[in-house]
Parts: sequence; C-alpha cells; structure tokens
Amino acid sequence: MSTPAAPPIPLDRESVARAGDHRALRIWLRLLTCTQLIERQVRSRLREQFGTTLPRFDLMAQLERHPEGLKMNELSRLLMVTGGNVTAIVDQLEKEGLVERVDEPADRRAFRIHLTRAGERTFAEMAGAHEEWVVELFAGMSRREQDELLGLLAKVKQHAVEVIS
Amino acid sequence: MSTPAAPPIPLDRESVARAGDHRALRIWLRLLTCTQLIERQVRSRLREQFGTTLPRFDLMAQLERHPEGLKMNELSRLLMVTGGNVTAIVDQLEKEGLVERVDEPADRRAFRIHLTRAGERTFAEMAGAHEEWVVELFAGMSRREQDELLGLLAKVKQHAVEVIS
DNA sequence: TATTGTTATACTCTATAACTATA
DNA sequence: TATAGTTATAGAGTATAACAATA
Repeated sequence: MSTPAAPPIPLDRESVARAGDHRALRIWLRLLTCTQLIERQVRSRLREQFGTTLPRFDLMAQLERHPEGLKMNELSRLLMVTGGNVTAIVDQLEKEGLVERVDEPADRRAFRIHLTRAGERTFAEMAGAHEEWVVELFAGMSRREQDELLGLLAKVKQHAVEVIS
Repeated sequence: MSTPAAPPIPLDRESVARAGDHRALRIWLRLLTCTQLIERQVRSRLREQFGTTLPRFDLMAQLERHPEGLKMNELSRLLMVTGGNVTAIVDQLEKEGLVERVDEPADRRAFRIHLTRAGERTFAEMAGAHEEWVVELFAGMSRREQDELLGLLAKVKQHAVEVIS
C-alpha cells in the first residue's frame, strides 16, 4: 500500500491548490474532498450492510420525516433530482414493500408516498447505523468546533442558494 | 415555479435533520447539501461554457499542477478513482489533443501524461472562469470566516482519512 | 393551458475483474 | 510474483423529452 521511495506526489485532488490560489478555491477543493471521502464511506457501508443505496436511503429519510406522506414532486424537490428518477426509486421501494403510494383524494393525478410499517422498521435500523458512522467520522472535532462548522456551512449554503437562483 | 399556498415542506435534503439529532448528522447533511449545490453549478457551467465535465477538468488541473507529467496510477490516486476510469478520460482528452502520453524511459510499461500546448491554453481559460465562479459562490463570508472554515475542514478531512484507513 | 406523474432514452461516472506486457 | 496499464462489463445516478391523465 505504501510507496516509501515514491516521488513527492501529494495525496489527493486538493493538491491542485497552490499557495497563491484564492481562498475560495482552496475551500471548495477541501469541501469536495471531505464530502467525497465521507460519501464514499457511507455509500459502501449502506451497500454492504443493508444492500441499499444513498438515494434510496435519502428518500426514505424524507418520508420518515414526513409521516403525512409526500407527493412525487415534493420528493423531487427535496431530493434535488428530477421526477423520472423519483419514480424509479419509489417503484423499487414499493416492490420491496418499504413504501406505498396512497391516492390523494383532492387531486386524482397525484398521490402521497408513505413508509410502510416494514419500511419504518427497516429505516430505523439503517438510520441508527448511519448516525453511528457519521458521528465516528466527525469525532475529530470538539463540540464547539462542530457548532462553528455548522454555522459556517449555513452561511455557505445561504449564499450559494442566493447566487444560484 | 413558486407554490405560495403549499404545505410547509422545507427546502431540501437537509430538512431530514431534527432538533434532537446529533450534531454530526446535521453537519453531514449540511456539508452534503452545500457540496451538491456548488458541484451542480460548476458541472453545469463547465458543460455549457466549455463542453467538458468535472472529472475531465479535475484531471487537467492535476496535470497543470505537475508539469513534469503524471503516471496513470498517480492520476488514479490523486483523483481517487480506479485505473480504468483514468484510461477512459485520458483517451478522450488525448483524442482531442489536450493531453499526450509520453513514454517513460525507465519503465517500458509506463508513461507520463502531460498537457499539450493546446491543453494548457484550454485549461487556463477554464480555470480562470472556474475560479471566478467559486469565488462568487463563497463570497458570502469574510476572509476570517473563510480561514476558519478552511481550518475546520482540514480537521474533518484528517480525521476522516484516519477513520477510513 | 398547466401540472402530476410515467416512460424511454442516453450519457457520465464508477467499480470490478480479467487480461497483456513488463519488471 | 508483482506492477502498469487496458479492456470489458455492469450498475448507479442523473437529465431530457415526449407522453397520458387530470386540473
């Protein structure tokens, strides 16, 4: 695994940042690296331990948060993906009995998606493990630092949303 | 586009975090949302304005940082992807005359990948625009806050690398 | 006409594994 | 045997656009 005599090649993508680069660029590269490291870990554990994927987990998380159910287009907006993809994921989960489509009386085009009982049980198990992984991955910081990071990311998010829209 | 009378559905994936959730979970969801917002913006601008993709841009960025050239397995490590993918991207870029494979005299199995002159010109253009986008996207913070964020992300990264390996 | 959701399609990105040529 | 790189393949993830049903 190690290459002791290797040339001085840095470790990862962030190494494209130079000393003179703008701070924003360095932040972006580091943000991307952090996210990819963690996301890859979470994806692989979800696959190995629960045979599922991150988008499926995310969709179930949204449903768990909204026991009244969510419409397809609401899921699409929350998950930040287009409608066709939501259909595909809901189809899979429905086939496995984890979610169900319930007719919306007020609008015969639409329906609300719910977790089934089995879906709730399955999700609770996954969510517990998921939270443990994440806590472990962020355990290198004090509580105070975590709060600071949370606040700074809130600023990033708010500004990015403004710029984009 | 807007739904004024819509039910109180929050805006995005991060809305799965509840008040009682562990800080780490809230950080992770916010980190993921920030990264996705920015990454999507960068991807779409790279595609629209330069007809390229983020992995291709990243690969060229690594080459620009290493004028002496990089071997395929070095690129693979730096970009955090497996070898087959690097071959595919390098093939595309070589076909477009942006990079070239140069034989490595010391090892006849290997070669070094370089940017061509055209590749350097093309990358310089893209990198300039890319930096402007990123600076704009992170402009909501003071310089001091940017430094703090950079430091906190360094901690996240370091710890994550330790946990994973 | 606009909206909800589905279907069909295509493309990018990625991992895995089998393969070759060389070390 | 181990390493450098390629090839083939499969699957995840995503966007786009055309479509049917309903509002």
